Amino acid sequence: MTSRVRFAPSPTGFLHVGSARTALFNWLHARSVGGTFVLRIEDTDAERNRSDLTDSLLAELEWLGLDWDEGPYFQSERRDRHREVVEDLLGSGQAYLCDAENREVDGSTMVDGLAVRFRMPAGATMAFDDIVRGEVSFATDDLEDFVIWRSNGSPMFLLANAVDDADMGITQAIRGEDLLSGVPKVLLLLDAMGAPRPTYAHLPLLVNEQRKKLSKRRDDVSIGDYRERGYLPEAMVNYLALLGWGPPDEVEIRPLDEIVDLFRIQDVNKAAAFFDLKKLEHVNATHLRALARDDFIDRVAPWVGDDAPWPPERFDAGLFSVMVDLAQEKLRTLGDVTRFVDFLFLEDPVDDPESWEKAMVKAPLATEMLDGAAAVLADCAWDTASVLAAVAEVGESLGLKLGKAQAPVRVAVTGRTVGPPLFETMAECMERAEVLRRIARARARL
RNA sequence: GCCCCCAUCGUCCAGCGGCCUAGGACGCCUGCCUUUCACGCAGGUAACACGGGUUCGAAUCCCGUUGGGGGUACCA
Repeated sequence: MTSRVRFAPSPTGFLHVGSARTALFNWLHARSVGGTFVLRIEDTDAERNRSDLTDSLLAELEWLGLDWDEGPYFQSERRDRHREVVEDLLGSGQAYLCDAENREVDGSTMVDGLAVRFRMPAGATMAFDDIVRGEVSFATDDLEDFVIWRSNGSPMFLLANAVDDADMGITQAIRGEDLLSGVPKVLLLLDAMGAPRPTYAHLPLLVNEQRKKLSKRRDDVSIGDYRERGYLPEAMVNYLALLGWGPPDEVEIRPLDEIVDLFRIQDVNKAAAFFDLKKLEHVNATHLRALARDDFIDRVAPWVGDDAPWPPERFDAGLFSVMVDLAQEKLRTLGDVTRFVDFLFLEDPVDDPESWEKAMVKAPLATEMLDGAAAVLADCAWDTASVLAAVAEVGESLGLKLGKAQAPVRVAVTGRTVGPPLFETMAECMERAEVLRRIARARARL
């Protein structure tokens, strides 16, 4: 039998990294076994049934490259079918009507204003074989009757979920561990409907440093936010694949198609995984460096465009292209590009307080260094070698090695201790007068 | 409270009874390179939660303890 999996998010207006990981694992499984990846939007809730909430969800999935074969189906459009199943359950006595105080009300047909509750059988054990967790079982005696149809005339999640999985022929339900305890109820529903059970695979949760499930209140969980900060989709998806799974050859950073070849759902492990931003940055930086030069230029374009922190008219594509290779080598995210080159396009460099403290306040001889540099740079030849020699000479006369000597000049000119090679940048990208002006400006602040 | 799940370096992953004096990656530290940072290279730091079994032999199997997490809605 060919495998059919689904990603069934509830639309909240954005794609959560935990959801993205679930979508990815479903997609990986489908692609690796040649199955079908179905997308279904679980919007039984009236508040969630809004197209603007699903649009961004779909856009982020596309950005990640997780294409679906069927759907999106909308649960809200299947209400009649859900109602039909509830009617059947009510008719067969497996469910009953109940009022707002949870009191059972006689009747075997649905009544407006009354909810429908599923009758929990006594003394039964609901057991199933989870692909990642193995045998899991629940005693029905620990469970209570549960609402499957709201008094406002809408189906509850568990009911809609069970009916849709059955109707859509889902063979594997791959999802987060937070849904594990809902399984016995879904199984009961499926059994009552006479529908086959899918096999389940409950993925370990993604947690924060407190080892709590990632939450949108506390944690940075929006895929869109990562996209906006300049993470590449291939890096995002690569990193996510590493949470709960690892390639057999221990090569962690690699293209998605290789992961598809290596991925096996039964290899997923059970323990919760910490979403480690440091590692994500490393994965991203590695993918960034691997990009072809032109591709890199295309990808950073949005960050140096209209939203950049400098006046658009001051941007100089020619100057920027001189910096491109250096930037690609050093950036961890695309968004870091502005900090790397902003001094070229801003009237005055941003004055990074930490850099100022380190290179100007705490460093000895900073004023002497600036004065000396101002003097020699005023009339040396304006090329890299000459500029370097000039600054080095001033440093030597003060007993400073080049590394120390260039620091105050770097901060005066670029605003930061970190940046591109200084002398090349000054000689090739900046006017002598501007360099001198910035040194004087810094000197005045000391 | 009750139910369920989980437990190898700080973190992620490998290990599925002997190859383990436990491997890789991120992080951190040291050195080299060096015009800062980064990259690269060479090293280093650091873990099988605890207690019982089973077995000739356990990180690997079983039980318990402890710790952590999830669930427990007319949310999904």
